[in-house]
Amino acid sequence: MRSINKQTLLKGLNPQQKDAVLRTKGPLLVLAGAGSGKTRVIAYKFAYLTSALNSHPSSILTMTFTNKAAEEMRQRIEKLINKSVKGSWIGTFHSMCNRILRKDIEKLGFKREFVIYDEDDTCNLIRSILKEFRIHEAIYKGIASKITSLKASLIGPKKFLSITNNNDDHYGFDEKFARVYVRYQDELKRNNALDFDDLIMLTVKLFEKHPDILKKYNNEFSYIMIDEFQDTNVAQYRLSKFLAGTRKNICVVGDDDQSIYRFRGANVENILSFERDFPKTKVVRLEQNYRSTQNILEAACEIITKNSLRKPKKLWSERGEGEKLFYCITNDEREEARYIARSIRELYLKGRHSYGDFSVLYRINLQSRALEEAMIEYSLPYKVIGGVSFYQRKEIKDIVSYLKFITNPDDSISLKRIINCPPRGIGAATITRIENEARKKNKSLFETMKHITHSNGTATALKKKVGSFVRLIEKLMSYKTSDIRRILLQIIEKTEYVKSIDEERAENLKELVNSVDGKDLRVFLDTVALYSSSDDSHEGDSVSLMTLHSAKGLEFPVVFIAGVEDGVLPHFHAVKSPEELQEERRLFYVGMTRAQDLLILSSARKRTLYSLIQKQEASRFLNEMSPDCYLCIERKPRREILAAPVGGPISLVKFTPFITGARVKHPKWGVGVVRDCYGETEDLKVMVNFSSVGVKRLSLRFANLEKL
DNA sequence: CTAACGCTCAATCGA
DNA sequence: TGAGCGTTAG
Repeated sequence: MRSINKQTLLKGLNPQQKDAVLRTKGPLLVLAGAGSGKTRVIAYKFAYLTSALNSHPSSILTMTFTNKAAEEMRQRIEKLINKSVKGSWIGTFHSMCNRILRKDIEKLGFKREFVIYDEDDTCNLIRSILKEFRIHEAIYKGIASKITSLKASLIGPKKFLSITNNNDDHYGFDEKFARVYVRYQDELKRNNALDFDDLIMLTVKLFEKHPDILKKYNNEFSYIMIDEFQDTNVAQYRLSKFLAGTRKNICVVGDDDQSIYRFRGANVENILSFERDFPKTKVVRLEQNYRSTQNILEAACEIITKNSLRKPKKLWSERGEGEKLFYCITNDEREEARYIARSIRELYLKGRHSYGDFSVLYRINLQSRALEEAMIEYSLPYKVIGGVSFYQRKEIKDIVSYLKFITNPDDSISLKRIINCPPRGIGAATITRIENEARKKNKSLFETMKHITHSNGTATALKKKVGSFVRLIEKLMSYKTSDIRRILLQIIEKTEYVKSIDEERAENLKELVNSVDGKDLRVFLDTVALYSSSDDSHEGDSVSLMTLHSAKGLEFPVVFIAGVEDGVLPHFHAVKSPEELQEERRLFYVGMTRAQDLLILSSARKRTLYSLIQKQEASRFLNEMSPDCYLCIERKPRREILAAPVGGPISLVKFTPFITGARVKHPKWGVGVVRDCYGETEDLKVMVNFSSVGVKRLSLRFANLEKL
């Protein structure tokens, strides 16, 4: 095995990156612009700490936001130090907290077998509470998001009550909400369940109430690193401070311009107040961008500088000027999608790109539909990253709920999900009856059901149905210690679930069974719960379609941003508040800075949104860019192919009359295949491979080419 | 109780 | 556009 020495390790870094890597003692804030190699810094720092300073990998805590980022980080590190870092603390905030809580959560009154509720589960819980309280059920989403933001700010129900009680103005709704919040948290505990935000909040609580446990971790971690620090919320920041301990060997890396998770409680101010909270913080700025051409970078910077409240920075790139941006105005989303698909096909056929080099970014998920259709129409292999994930499918969630329930019989939300799925004659009325009974006796739903099967007072029909369900579950519970594949197969078999679904869904279940690799049920359930759809791999050579949010941290040679329109980007929900508008601008900035070589923006004059055909205006952000940043291509209404210059000459492949790969006929040389098509509109050149004479370059104006 | 039907309503971003 | 709901017949 090759051990790396300090010199070779540092060789691959620029002076600022080197600075950041070498500063191992005390707090460090790395302000890393887009594409400036921040992941690189973290990976190298990890390598430096372990190889040069002989720290043990498990003494370094590295936290990221997504599983994918964590996985990439791990791979980079392993490649650098040439050994496995399995079992070390590299992971997401949520998974690290889960790991901590699994050990000690009993001290907070939860059982160690707690399950993690996803958004679906929490919404179901909230709805059932609202129903019980006779509050209009439709507001459950608002309640959910309010609870999320409170927990993100470390305000649990108790604290919330004390705040609202001291505030005379807030009766009415707030008091009602407080009751719901209290009840919600109470129910979670009864169900032995945690929501996503609890994972963080309760870990903080654990450290607050049990300094001895914190101390244990403080001893364990001699260094902590946090990626995407601009996206931390108050709770995560507090957690970081706890973990930094007294040594304060904490390195946070982030870019305030890329903070795009405000709605999830992210607090850009964390990055701005870090220096205040950690005196003697060393600040390192990474301003050299290694990703994009100057043109792209300048355009992006022009836009982001319109934001106030940001740390000033000047990104620069040694890469050449590169192509200008393209901006294409189309008539509607279908035309836009086809324009994008055609551009991809033509660029691909030129041979310099693989499909994986392209990504199409958009603001809202529903834009993916038109884009997908165009991808199919043009036979382009594509992959939608994010969106409804595999684990959110009904059939998958149902079966996973059986698993969850087997491990944790207190989980009444999962129980309610599976109790009549597949249908076994236990409907809403019966469930309500059992629920009432359970509440009266202060027992769990399942215990109550067991009780019903043994008692005499109940109707025999009901007893029979409930009884056979209880026996089914008990049977399944007996497999608890087998490996998951076996448990899954048993669940599917014993419940006869497949009988109630169609072929496609049955296929998905097969896929679920096949995807299981580990043996441990707990690990499997945690993985599923903490899985996010943007963790999907980009494997295989295909065009990536995803939201701007999912694109963070990624890069592509060619990037399309679709729907650069007011109301879409910025989203109409955001235009009212200046803060949110700034966030939209950052989102646009994040998207633009994903591009390495080519950046193509597009908008539609009209777009069907929520089944309404809306007239759309170009995004206000476009006016913030100087017009010579980009070439504008306008598709005129009612014309087949039209290329009317608005901002300058046009040279994007798409608008050339001859598509690469097309068959053409020349009066003299006969039939040939177009290899390339380039140049300005007034003087387009084509490269054609004729079977008679080989490759010829022709000027379109003079060559009398006929399309075949 | 189930299943099928038609109606209403909501639809940003996501761990 | 579709998910979720109430209504209806079986």
